[in-house]
Amino acid sequence: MTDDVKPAPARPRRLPRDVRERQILDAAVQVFSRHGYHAASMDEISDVAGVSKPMIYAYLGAKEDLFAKCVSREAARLLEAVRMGLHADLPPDMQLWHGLRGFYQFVAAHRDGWTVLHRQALTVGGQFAGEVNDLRARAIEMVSTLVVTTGTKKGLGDVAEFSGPALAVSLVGAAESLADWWLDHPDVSDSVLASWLMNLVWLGFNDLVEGEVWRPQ
Amino acid sequence: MTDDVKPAPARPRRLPRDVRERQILDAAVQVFSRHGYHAASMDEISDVAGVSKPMIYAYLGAKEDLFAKCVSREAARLLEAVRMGLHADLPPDMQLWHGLRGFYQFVAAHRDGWTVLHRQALTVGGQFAGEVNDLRARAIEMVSTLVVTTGTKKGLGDVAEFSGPALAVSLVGAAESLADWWLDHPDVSDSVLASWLMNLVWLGFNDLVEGEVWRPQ
Amino acid sequence: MTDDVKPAPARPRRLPRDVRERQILDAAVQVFSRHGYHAASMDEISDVAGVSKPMIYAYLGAKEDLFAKCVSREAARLLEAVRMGLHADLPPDMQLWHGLRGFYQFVAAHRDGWTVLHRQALTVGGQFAGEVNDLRARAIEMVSTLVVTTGTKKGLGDVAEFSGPALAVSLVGAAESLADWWLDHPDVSDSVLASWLMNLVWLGFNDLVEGEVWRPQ
Amino acid sequence: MTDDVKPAPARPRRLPRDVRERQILDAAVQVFSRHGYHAASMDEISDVAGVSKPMIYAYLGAKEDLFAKCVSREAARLLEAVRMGLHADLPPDMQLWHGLRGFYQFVAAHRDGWTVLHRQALTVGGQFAGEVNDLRARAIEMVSTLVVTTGTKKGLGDVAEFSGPALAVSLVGAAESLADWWLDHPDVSDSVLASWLMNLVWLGFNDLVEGEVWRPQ
DNA sequence: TATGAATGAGCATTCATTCAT
DNA sequence: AATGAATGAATGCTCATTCAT
Repeated sequence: MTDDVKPAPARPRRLPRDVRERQILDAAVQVFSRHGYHAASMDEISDVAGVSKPMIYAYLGAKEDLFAKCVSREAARLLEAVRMGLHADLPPDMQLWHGLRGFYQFVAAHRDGWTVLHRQALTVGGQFAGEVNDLRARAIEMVSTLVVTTGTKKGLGDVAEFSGPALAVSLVGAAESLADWWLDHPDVSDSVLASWLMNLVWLGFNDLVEGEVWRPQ
Repeated sequence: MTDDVKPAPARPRRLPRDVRERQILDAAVQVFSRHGYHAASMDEISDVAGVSKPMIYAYLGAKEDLFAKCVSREAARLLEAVRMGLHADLPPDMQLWHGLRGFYQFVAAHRDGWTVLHRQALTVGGQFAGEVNDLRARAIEMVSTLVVTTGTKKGLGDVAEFSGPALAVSLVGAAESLADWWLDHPDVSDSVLASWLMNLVWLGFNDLVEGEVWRPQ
Repeated sequence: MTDDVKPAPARPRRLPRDVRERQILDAAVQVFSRHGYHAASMDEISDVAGVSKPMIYAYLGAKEDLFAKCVSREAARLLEAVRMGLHADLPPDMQLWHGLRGFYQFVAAHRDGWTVLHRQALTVGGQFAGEVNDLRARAIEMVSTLVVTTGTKKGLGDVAEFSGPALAVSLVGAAESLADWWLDHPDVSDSVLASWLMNLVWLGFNDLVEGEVWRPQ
Repeated sequence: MTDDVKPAPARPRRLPRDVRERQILDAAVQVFSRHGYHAASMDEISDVAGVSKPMIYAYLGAKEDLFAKCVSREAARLLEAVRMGLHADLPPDMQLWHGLRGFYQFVAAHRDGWTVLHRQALTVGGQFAGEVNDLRARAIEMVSTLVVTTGTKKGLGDVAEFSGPALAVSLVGAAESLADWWLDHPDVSDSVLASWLMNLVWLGFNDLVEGEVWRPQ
């Protein structure tokens, strides 16, 4: 019985569960990122994942669950990336600067994940927007805390011309917007991006014109 | 007992074409805003518009065309609102301030339109994102021009710590972000919003802490 | 009151009924011929006719009626064209020959009508096929009569090798087939076509090979 | 009381793909034959096939593809049936006779297929008519070759009174017409039909009247 | 563990037909 | 005599989801 021809095990079958789950999640993030929640089809996801549809249902549940899990995973990654830059023993501006760098590093490393969080999750009603909005709210609050403590220490109030929370919202929006812009201008480093934002927020246009500049550390 | 019950002409049938078109567009913007392009159904749009589906197809074409027309109309409105604030004979900061007020007035008057432009149009591949991105690009360029001319007049270059276009991108992002925040905090006037942004951008956090403030005029 | 500018009466409105009916029928034949009964749309017919849809319904009834009237008109025309060639006082072969010429003259003059009769009417179930089949049956019977009387006069029976009706059916089919072929080879005259068929039927391939030929008169 | 009622496996579910495909094609040919391409509905086809609509789309594609596949299958069958009768080593008349018999055997065995090819495929614009016309053209050319070679061997030219190709066209038309007639007169055998045509074409009406007859072999 | 086979339900789109003017 | 305005009813097609193996 010499016939030991094997059917080419190129793509190994019978993988352990967590490996399969990661494959599927990766594929799902990719497809959701490209088409959005509604236009993405389970068929395409299963194709990209190299797995049959029933497996997706068995491991990760229905489409909604799958999307939720994508959002959660990417949100956790983003949060982790930002957290790594925040050391409580640094001065507020340095915390902000490192946080921004962490954020841009996440965006660079997980474009699809970023798209899912920033573009797709918000357009689907209900819980998904909820999760992302929570994330956003946390980011805003972190910034707000940094900013407001600094401000109040020096006597800054919440007057018509200024609002701490509004500043935080603006900063987060500016950071996001710059992240999108970055996707089309990849030859800028994440620390340069963070510097621009710091200068904008900390010094403002006027001081920049005057020649003042903020620099890390 | 003259029973003067009239056949209730409540909703007049047989309206002229342009009136119907407006009705349909209004309904479409509303529905697209709520559910996004893919999840929106022509059935719901026709219900909301109080018109049968064939009319939609007869007057405004297929779903894609309909969405495109929504986007175009709202984009035109937004552009108009911003333009009304820009008078070439004003100093740059005042132009910016009035432009921002126009923007927030549009957002307040057309929440659904704003959602369609900001959230929904960008998630659908192709031409729609294209149109909105063009709009955004124009806004960014307008801001960029204002900012850069001011800057260069005073000798500001494009250095590592600062970039004119990036500043514009950030400002637009901040303005958008603040617009979203505003939807949940409607008790702030559009001029206050604009003032906050002006102070952030023109003076920066540092100057604000020092007690300096930008005020219109 | 000098303002006698008139709105250019290019296409005269307010035409008498029978003129409108002809316009509509002509358009209908054309459209049915191009697309077939089911794929033809009342919209296109009304466009081609230069008349609004309600007029079609008012003058000629629903789509089915309209198609029926097209079929009837063209069938009558065809019948008339063939009849003009049949003079009872001519010998059978000459009757056949003139009938064939009439048939081809109709086809040449009314391509669309011929298509409707030959191609479209037969694919729609029910009455339409009925009318055309009647027409066909009449043609076949006419031919059959010619042929059979000639045959029986000379003692020809209905044997296994031959059947009068079947011959007629074949001849009609051959004539139709040649009509279709003619549409792509328009540089042949109708009398040549008729001659070919006469030679085929009357003499047969074998005699032709032997050099015998049938000629009119 | 052993109650051996079984769950009735009457119609087995879960069939392999190729079996289902055949079922669907059979149903489609039947339905297209009855109503024509446009009037046939995918719903009815799926009903007749005993299969849900999505299976049709999954296995055979959209309506157009489905129709194309029906046409192709039946065309291939017809071609095969005719080819089986043509042996290059037979004399021309015998080849023709056997080819005709093959043709009529196909018509008898696949009435619906024949209708689809002869009636329905030609009324739908585009590729379908194309395929059937190709088939027809091949048949005509085959006949033409048989006839013309015989003719030229004996000195027959292409004169006004006769044309080889036109004869072929006529013969094919006659054969088709006779096939239709046969559907209403099923008590005639295919060899009798073929004989009639042979006598018509080979000998012609005149010789038949004179008592001459063509017989196979 | 893994999948081919199968479907209910929904959606975009079109069409014949009529009403009000 | 003539039409713009309007719709009920279908039809082609797709998708998320499950079953049987």
